[in-house]
Amino acid sequence: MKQGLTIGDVARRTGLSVSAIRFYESRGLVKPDRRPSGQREFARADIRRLSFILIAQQMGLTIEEIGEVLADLPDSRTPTKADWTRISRKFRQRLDEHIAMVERLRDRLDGCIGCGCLSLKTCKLYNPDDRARAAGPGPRYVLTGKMGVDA
Amino acid sequence: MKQGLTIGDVARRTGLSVSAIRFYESRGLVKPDRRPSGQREFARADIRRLSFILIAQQMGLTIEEIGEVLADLPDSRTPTKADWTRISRKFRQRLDEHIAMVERLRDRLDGCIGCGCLSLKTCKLYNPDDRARAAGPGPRYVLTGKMGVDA
DNA sequence: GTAATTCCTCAACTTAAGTTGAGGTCAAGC
DNA sequence: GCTTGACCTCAACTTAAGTTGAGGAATTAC
Repeated sequence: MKQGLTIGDVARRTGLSVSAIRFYESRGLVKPDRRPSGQREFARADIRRLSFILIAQQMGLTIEEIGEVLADLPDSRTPTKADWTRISRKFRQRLDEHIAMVERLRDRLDGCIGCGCLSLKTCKLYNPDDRARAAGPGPRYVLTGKMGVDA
Repeated sequence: MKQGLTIGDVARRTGLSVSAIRFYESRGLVKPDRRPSGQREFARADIRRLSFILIAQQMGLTIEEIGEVLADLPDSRTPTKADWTRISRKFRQRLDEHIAMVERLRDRLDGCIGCGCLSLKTCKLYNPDDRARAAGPGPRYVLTGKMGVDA
């Protein structure tokens, strides 16, 4: 029979919402076939592709970046062990850099706890080399991860 | 003379844009006086308040959370050394939690490098207890900090 | 054979943290 | 005395990663 999966099947198997899968298609991350009626028909390998998206998102990649990584796997083929290793190393590096950045921040904070200075000229916290400061509109990302302050 | 600062003065001294300062006012983070003409008149202490916002943002707090923290400093008074210490400890804790989360992620990734499994049932990366999965629209935050993949 | 699902497209909405611009007033310099 | 430049308000736009809903077709279930 090998009849390919409907978008609902894939949603159920990946835990993604149907609308998210359609959105990923619109961004070129998956390219399902179409039945004559127009309904999407996914291959088994697409489940992995979509699961990969979930993992990559945890690593902090944007959809666009994930698209580039997936495009890097020569055309739409399922990732092999070697591909995965290569990509994992890149992820590892990202995570390491991110951890290093946050640790620098923490160290600066430690050097400051209780000093009460808040002096614009001297406080290290005002001169962050890691500041996101991406100009322009839209939300700013620095740390994030919603940990709750219970102020 | 003690004539209070204009919004332009404050912008120059903090490095913030004028529009950002107005935005913070709209969110209740600063409450400048007004001259009869309607122009804002900031106090010297507002520079610290605004600089504090910059620091808190680096720690990953949202504007709303920063508002809560600032409100916690009994009414609009300039933070004392003790306040700053208390807040610093909270920040410290956030950073530690965040680092721990990212390290857990890295460890899971390390346990996986090169395994090529991508098997939905067994791969630890599919079962992340730290997943943001905040349902609803709007951007998702997990790691972020724009480190560049140069895919 | 019809009712209930599931699927389709496309447009509009959501959040966050601001920016940009229109249309108008105020202050400073010379 | 008037022309810049700084300031005011308010509405609309921006990005990211989707969600929600309208309006309509196809499948499945009974």
